Amino acid sequence: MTDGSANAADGSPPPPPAGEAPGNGTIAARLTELADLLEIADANPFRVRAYRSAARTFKGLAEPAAALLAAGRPLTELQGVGKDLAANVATLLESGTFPSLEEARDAVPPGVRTMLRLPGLGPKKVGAIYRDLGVKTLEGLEAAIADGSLAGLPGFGKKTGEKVLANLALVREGIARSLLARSLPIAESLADAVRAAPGTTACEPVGSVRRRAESVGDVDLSAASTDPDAAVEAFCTHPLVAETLSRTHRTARVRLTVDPGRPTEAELVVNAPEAWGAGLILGTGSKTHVAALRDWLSPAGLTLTDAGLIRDGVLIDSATEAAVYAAAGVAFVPPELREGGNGVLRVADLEQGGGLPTLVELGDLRGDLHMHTTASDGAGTIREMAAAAKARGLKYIAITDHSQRVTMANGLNAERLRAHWRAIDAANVLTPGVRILKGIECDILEDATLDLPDDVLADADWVVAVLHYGLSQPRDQIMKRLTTALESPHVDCIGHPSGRLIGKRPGADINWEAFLDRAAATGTLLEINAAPERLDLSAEHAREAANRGIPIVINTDAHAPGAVGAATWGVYQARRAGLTAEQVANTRDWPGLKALLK
DNA sequence: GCCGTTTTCGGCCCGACTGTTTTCAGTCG
Repeated sequence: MTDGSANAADGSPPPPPAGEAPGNGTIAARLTELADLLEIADANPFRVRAYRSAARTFKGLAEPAAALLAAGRPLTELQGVGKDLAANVATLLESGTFPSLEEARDAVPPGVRTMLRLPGLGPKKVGAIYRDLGVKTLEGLEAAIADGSLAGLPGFGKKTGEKVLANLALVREGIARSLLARSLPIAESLADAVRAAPGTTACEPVGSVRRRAESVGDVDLSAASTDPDAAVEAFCTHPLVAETLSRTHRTARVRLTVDPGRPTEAELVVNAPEAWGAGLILGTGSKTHVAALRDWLSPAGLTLTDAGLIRDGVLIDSATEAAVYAAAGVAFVPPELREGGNGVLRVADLEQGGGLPTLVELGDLRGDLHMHTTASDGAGTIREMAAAAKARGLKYIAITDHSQRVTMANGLNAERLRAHWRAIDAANVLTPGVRILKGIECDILEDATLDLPDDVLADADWVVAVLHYGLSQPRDQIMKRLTTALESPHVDCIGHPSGRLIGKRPGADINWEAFLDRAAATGTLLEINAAPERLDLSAEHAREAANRGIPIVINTDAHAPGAVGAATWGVYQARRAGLTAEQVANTRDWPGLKALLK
């Protein structure tokens, strides 16, 4: 579900390529950032709410705000956007920021805002930590817990500190790394600049970006060029580069312009075109994978260096990755399977040679079975969502609005849901070419019951059951809740099973062995939720699920027409799990998928 | 800061849970 109070550093869409006006997602992220900063500074709560409300408006806008302005339509037409906000957004579109945001950023140290990522700490508590204790960093917060000063604040106690300490490591990593969805567009933009340099024959993002890891530290690029200096120069003068940290005739390391949630540093290595394949492999990693590959090359007397594949001091063909893998006598390994350390790829997989799976691709998907409309917290109508799906070539969608428990998202009770389904029936007639299924995202309540009665769920085409609340309950209760859902004859799928948010929230304490066994036994499908901050199931759990024969569904959880079918990040996750199209249920047509249900 | 007026201010999405309290503010979704 969306939430206007979400941290702007998380879940916000990728920033636009340099030189383009910020998109609606970026506008929403900036407004939310300002709301957070104002709330920490104890500003008028209704002013805060105004920014959050406007952020929601921009996030759900069908047309880019810049296009509205270009068409001469004032932004004050929009719900919750008055004179001041319209002026701020116009300035943001022109310059990338606006004065009141900069003032608020100056007034609150960056370390203070990062505290919002910690579960249990909201703007009020963070504001108190900053203003009453003068604590500005996570280190300072840790110290304040240790010396008891945090527990001395009104409204704070022992448990607050314990909860902070329990999540500190996760949040630290979340701050040091940025989501793939935030890093990949930046990496591509840098690569485009290098590709345009004279003498460059190829340039690709490498490292964790190319392996499509769920989060990325620094952005790494590899290039091939007959004029390495020109490639390095193009890289260092890119508009996103704030400062060159180091530079040689064929490498450079740079600091990127500051933006919350974005990677901070990038590195380029330029090789000769005849060593391009070797450079790509070394740059892509992972270390574990490269070590495994070297183990296979060394018996043949081959050494993998960034000057190419060498035997007895002589360069062997290493202009392509395929040539290097062929020299090692193993099958080409897709970058997503080179993660190594995560248990997805083992040396044994490499040794099997041609045994690597043909991974699922975005174009294989025929349906999207998790999305919202204006009936709950989505920004599009049923027909708008269906039209968007059709435009992306999908054959079927399930409308899965929230159930009644999710009050803030305007969740549906039985009566409203049945009315919504009648509207879906009507929309189906008006939208040929894409089948709209009557679905629901049904909450699994804290007491291990479902949020809607069986007779209602029985009439749905598709039920995705989820945990939203009480994620920090003890394992026994979490398992009891999941078991209820798995054993319900009406639940087709468990959505975002863990409830984790990458770098922000660990997710529920699940006994995965038992959960996956039960899902397999009951014939319940499991979701890879494609939202960049969720990617839930993880690659490891998706792999384990598929090994048990559980069909995986890749869903977008779209809250606006523009997001329907945008399953890119979920597909990367599935590929890292080694999944084939066969193992992903929504590569089938609807009758084919339906045959997999209980 | 926005909205909608009884046109110049007063009101502004919701409900449950948690941890802190001993009646409730803050957080979460």
